[in-house]
Amino acid sequence: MNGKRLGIRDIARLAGVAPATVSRVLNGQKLVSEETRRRVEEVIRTLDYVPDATARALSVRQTKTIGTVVPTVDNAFYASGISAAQKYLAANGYTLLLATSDYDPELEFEQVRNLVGRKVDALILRGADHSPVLLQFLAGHGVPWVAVGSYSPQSPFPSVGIDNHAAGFRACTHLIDLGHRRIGLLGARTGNNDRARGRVRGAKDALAGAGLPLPEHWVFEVGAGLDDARQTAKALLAEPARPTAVVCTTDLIAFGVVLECARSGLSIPESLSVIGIGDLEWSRHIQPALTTISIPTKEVWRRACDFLVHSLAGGNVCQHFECGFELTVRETTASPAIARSA
Amino acid sequence: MNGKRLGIRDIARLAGVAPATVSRVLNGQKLVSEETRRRVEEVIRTLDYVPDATARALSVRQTKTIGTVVPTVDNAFYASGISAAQKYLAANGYTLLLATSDYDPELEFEQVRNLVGRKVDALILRGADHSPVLLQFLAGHGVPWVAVGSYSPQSPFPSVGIDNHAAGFRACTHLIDLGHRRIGLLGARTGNNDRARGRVRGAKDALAGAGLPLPEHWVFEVGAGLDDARQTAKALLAEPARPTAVVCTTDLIAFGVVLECARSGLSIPESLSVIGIGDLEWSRHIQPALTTISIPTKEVWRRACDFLVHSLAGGNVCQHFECGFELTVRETTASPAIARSA
DNA sequence: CTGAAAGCGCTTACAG
DNA sequence: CTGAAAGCGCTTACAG
Repeated sequence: MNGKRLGIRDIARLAGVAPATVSRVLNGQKLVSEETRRRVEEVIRTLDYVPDATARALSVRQTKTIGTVVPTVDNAFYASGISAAQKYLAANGYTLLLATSDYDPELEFEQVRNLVGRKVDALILRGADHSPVLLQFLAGHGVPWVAVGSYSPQSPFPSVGIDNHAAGFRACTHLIDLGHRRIGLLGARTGNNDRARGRVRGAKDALAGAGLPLPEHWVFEVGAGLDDARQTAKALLAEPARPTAVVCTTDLIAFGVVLECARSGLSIPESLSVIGIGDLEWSRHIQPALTTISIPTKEVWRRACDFLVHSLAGGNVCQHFECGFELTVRETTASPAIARSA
Repeated sequence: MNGKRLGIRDIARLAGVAPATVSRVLNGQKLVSEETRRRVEEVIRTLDYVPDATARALSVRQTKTIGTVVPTVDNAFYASGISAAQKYLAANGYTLLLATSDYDPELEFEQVRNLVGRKVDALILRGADHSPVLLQFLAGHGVPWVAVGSYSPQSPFPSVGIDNHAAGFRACTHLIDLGHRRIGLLGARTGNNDRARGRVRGAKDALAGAGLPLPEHWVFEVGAGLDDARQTAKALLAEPARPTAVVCTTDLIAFGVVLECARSGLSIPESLSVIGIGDLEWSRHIQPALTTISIPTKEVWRRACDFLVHSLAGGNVCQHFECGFELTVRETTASPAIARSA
């Protein structure tokens, strides 16, 4: 269209007012006469002027942007959270700055550093389990942040999520209630991951509470990704003395077990009961449909954003929010009695 | 830590140099003496100073940020692309600004407007099928962009992706080659979506080329989402005179058919052959494993980013890049003869 | 090799 | 209600 980029000064000139006035109508301030406002808006519209948000950011010291770093978005669980967050933020005038860490704490820090340099108004981080130096960095730079995924009322930092210990406990209890006595445990890596740790502990506590043993060879630590899950499932199935049921720390892990059983002709739940945690979209579509602990992931992220948006606006918001979860019984769990009669 | 935010001036003062010098070491310019550089870096390190990227952006007129707007990230297909893009960009000093449109062109425009206001250096948009006013807006503001997902050599704008017509053609041809004569077509909505349109036309052309009819009631237009796919699949199965095979424009749609057949006890491929396009992670895990056209989605996005990064750096890059696809035969397609003998 | 100064495009007291 | 001026935190010719 025209030679160089349009600025607020151009609009001002064409509307016959001062830049300050244009700025006022841009920001919807009341102290502008109806007539002036109309004139300015007219010029803005005809020229298709879009104010430079980076310049504004420099002036007002806020970018209206929230950063987040997740391990990967290539995983239904994170994708769903990211999606919900993005929508909520967009609806509130914010934009999501996305970074991924590939499960690497070093990379996570680097990404946080980058995001902070880009002056995000706040950060959403997975879990409350971060290195002291990261925490100190955030504090030193005065960047607000919220831990998403685990409800950590004892943490000095805001958090929103479920009680992971309770979720692991509930999942395991379901199996125990069905009559299982030989229960295995497939958990995500617990290093640097308070959510996985909470779930694993919850399941173990349930077992201990019921006086059930948990032999070393019935607990597996599984990597991220469906292929890792299948790998582990294969190892489990190779066990000569198999458990009659397994609690999986995530649905993805449970998928691996279900898929691997199908591959080796082992019928679920007759030969093995499996329960997951998460309730992804595929959980109800897979055959047999997965019994799991349903986590309102989208709500969790939405609330995390909500917390940030409100506290950035100066509101006084509750620091910790616990989201509920519930047991969703589908087709992968049954009483071990079924196995005998089968 | 300290009272107010650290600025380049603080570093300069503490290092006993001018802000310009600090700027020079920050940007790795050669024209700084070793000793000065070391001194400045020392101060930066001890104070954990992170330069303000928004201020820099205002000065150098580039934000080192790339925006993208996709329908949703809550879909394995997009999630995978976004993920690849984010990684590639991060590795090259860029950050991804993510926006979603929920399949709404109006919202897409609004998001583009927002991203442009945030001064993204360039944009990645899905497909080449955009409204003239959007195109004009982008041109007027001088924002470079690349269409991702379809190879459109005739388009005046850069594109990277596969030849969707050819993909649809190939999928349908596979079915024809197996001996099918009654072939249905389940396609994603084609409005505002050149990729879906290309695939549908490709399949139709293959049918026409083989002299096969395509009755009205064998073609379905299906909404986004797995549930929509199952809905459509249900309608298909209810048809009294069913086709013996269907080509699905996306794997997600094919999943719907596979899942719905399982639910109603229809065996695949004996009673129905189904082929998808995409090859998502689940395609090889689902039972039976899906025959499909494999698209290197991550590579497509990586190349789109690569194009942008290089052309922003002033390089002369090829405007259109075609990615290859290939037929991956798994378990959901077979000759119709099998049905008779079954 | 290093510094002083102007400028990037906005916003916001401060006057009027 | 409106404008002139200073400032946000960097970078970059221009001098030296």
